[in-house]
Amino acid sequence: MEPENLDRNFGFILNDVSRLMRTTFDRRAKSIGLTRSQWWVLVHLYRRDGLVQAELAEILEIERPTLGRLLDRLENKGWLRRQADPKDRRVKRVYLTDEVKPAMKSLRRIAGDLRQQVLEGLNKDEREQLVDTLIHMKTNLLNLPVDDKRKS
Amino acid sequence: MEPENLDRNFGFILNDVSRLMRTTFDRRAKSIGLTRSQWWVLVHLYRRDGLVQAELAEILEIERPTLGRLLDRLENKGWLRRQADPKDRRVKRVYLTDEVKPAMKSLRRIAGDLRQQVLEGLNKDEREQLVDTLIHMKTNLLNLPVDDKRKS
DNA sequence: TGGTTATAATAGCCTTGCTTATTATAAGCT
DNA sequence: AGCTTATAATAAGCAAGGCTATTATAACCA
Repeated sequence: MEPENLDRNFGFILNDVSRLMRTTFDRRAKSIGLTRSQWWVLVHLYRRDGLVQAELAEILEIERPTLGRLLDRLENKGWLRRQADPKDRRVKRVYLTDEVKPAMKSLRRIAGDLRQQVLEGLNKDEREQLVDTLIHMKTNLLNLPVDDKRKS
Repeated sequence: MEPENLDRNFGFILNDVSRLMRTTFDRRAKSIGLTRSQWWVLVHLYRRDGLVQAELAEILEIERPTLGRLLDRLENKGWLRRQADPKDRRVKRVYLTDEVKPAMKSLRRIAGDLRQQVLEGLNKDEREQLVDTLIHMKTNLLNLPVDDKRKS
């Protein structure tokens, strides 16, 4: 049994960094009236408008009910609208409204600034290595035996 | 303006890894009746029983109300009890019950297995580098100008 | 001593996750 | 055609974050 190095427990440090990034972003974007998760939805729709909810959830890698509520809030605030698909009446397609474009610019700025500040002091190699390692870890997680993931 | 490299956006990959680790852990620990966050509370109390809630929240780096509710659930399930401090009647100290020790063993096993699976394929250098980089990022985040953090 | 300020815990509200279950509709098969 | 199976969206419930406000009690100071 290893000596349980609490201070270098990568799982929790990772969790801390993730949480701090989210909360910092959300605080900075608060005046615009969007959270980071909501912004991330808009980013994807911005590239590909009119997606079906299920496709969008798949792309975002979140569960459909989670996306559903995100869209509820975004729709309430007027950032998008849901429109029934005439060909398949189970489906709703999601379209951005015109308010989105100007807001995107500010949000991209916020995201860029934060990225820069978080990575401050890390050189190019270290940044590349970080992303490579994270992707490696994510792949490991997604390839865990089925029992552990309940999807697929 | 950079080309917004969605696929290598470290912020969201980090978020994904963090989320996957949490959900995988929680799924594996479900039969014991504890979540990862709850386990993390117990880990710290295990090393230092009888902490005051505010101290514990500080150590865990979560807000006091967040900890409060975590403790509610843990107390309801019998993993700990809160006891008033006779010297300072504002304070409640938190003590683990006897059920905790046996459960800790299983949970440490779950944590160890997961750690091993997530880091599979990364050599010692890469692992060290990962932790160093994460600590660096966390430090950057904690040192952001006061406006961004609202604490301290 | 008495009034102000600080601190501990908690209630209440919001967001975002996951799960499970339900409803409506399509698709596929016999 | 009719039955079964699959899929899209959503409701409902739980957990864990944050933030703000409230209450009780200490601590401080004049």
